Amino acid sequence: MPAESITIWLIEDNATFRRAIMRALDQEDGFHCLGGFASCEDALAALSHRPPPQAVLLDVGLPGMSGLEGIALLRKQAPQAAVIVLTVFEDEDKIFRAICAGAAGYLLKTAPVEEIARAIRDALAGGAPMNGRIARRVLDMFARFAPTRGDYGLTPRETQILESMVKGKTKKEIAAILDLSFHTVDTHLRNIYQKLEVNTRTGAVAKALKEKLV
Amino acid sequence: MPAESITIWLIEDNATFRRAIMRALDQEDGFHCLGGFASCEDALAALSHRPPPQAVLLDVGLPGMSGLEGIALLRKQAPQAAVIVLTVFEDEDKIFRAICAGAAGYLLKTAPVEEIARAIRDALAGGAPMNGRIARRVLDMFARFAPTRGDYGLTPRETQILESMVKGKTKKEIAAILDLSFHTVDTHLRNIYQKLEVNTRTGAVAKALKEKLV
DNA sequence: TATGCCATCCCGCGCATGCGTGATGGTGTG
DNA sequence: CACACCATCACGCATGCGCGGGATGGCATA
Repeated sequence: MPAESITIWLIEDNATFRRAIMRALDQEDGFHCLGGFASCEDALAALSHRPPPQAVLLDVGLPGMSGLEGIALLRKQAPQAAVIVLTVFEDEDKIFRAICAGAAGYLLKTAPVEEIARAIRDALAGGAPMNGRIARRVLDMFARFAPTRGDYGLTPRETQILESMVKGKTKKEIAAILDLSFHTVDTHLRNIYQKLEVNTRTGAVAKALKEKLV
Repeated sequence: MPAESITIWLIEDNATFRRAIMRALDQEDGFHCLGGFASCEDALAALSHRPPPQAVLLDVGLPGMSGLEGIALLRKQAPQAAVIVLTVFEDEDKIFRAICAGAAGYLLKTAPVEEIARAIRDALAGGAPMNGRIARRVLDMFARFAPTRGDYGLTPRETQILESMVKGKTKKEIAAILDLSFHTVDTHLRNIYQKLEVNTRTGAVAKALKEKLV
C-alpha cells in the first residue's frame, strides 16, 4: 500500500451495508479500508494486535456496547484515530453525547460515498465534517447553553456571596471569609433571594449554576 | 431581479475589501448583493426602511458597536436573515460568543469567494457553514463542556430525590411529592451526601448541576 | 441460607436557615 | 437637599436541616 493512502476501519452491524461501503471506499483514490467490524467490541479487540487506523467510521445504534461508549473507548485506545460517526439518528441528545465522547465528525447514513470520502479527508486535515443540518443543530445547542446569562442586577457584594454559597459555605463561614458580620451576610442573602426570585439557598445555587451567573 | 435570486448584505469596514466582495458575489449566479455597510449601526438603521436580506455577511472586529452585539441585534430585527460571520479571528471566545449570539455560520476572511457563495447557499438551506478548523474548535469546546458526567452510583430513588432537591424543594415537600415519609427522604438524602462526598444540600445541588448528573 | 443492597420508616438533638423588623452611614442623581 | 441604593449591623422566632442512633421487608447473588 502506498505511503500516502489513508487507513480506515468501519464498524457497522449490517454486513451488506458494511461490505458495500468498504468496497466503495476502497475504490476511492488514496483510501484503504483495512477493517470491517460488526461491533465496537470487535474493533477494540483488534486494536490490541493491529495497528490503529487513521480514521474510524462508526455506526451508532449497534447491538451490544452502545456506540456512544464505543467512541470514548476507541478514542482512549487510539487517540490519533479520527472517529467519524455514521448514523440515522438526528436527535440532539445522541449528537451531543457523540461529540462529548470525542467524535471528529457526524454524518448521516444517507450520505453518498463521495461525501464520506470528503469527510474523512476533512477530518484528517483537522476539520470536523458534519452534515449541514447536524452542524446547525450543534450551533443551536450551543446557543442554548449560554444565552440565559440573565441579569438580575446583583451587586458585586451579592455576587461575591453567591459565589461562596455555590461553594457550599454556610452564612457563618461566608461571614468569616469576607470578614463581615453574620447579620450582614444574612441581609445580602435575603436580597439575593429576592432578586433571583427564590427563597432557599438551594434554589439560589441552582439558579446561579444554571444561568451561569457565577 | 429574478425571484430565485438570493439577497445579501455585507457589513465590513474596509471599503476596498467590501466593494471587492460585493462585486464578486454579485457576479455569482443567483446572488444579489443589495447592501454594503461600514458598520452594524448603518445596517441596523437601514433595516427600518428597507426589506431585510436573506443573508448578512458580517465582519466582526468592526469599529463602533462590537460585531458580537451586532449579531444579536440583527437577529432580533431580522430573524429570518442568516447571519454569517466573516472574520480573521480564530480564538475560542470570539467563536463561542458569535455562535451564542445566533450566527448561522463562521468563515475565515481568507476564504475564496466560491466558498463564501457555497456557505450562503448552505446557510439558507438550513445548514451551518463553518470553516473546517472552526468546526473542530466548536466540537472541542463542546466536548469540554460535559466531560465530567461522573457516576456516583446513585440509585433511581436517590436520583429522583436529587432532582427534586435541585428544584429547590424541602425534604417535607419532596416527601409529599414522592408520597414518602419525611424520614425516608431524610435517609436517602444522607446516602446521597455520602455518595457525592458532600454534607449539605447546597453542595449536593452544586455537584449535581456541575456534573450534569440530573 | 446468608449476605449484601435498596427502599422504606422512626426519634431526638443541636445548629443553621428564612424572615419580620428594625438601624446607620456612604455615594451618586435628580 | 431629598431620594434611592448599597453595604453594614442587630434581635428573635419558627422552621428546616444534618446527623447520631435505630428498624423492617424485598430482592438479588453467592
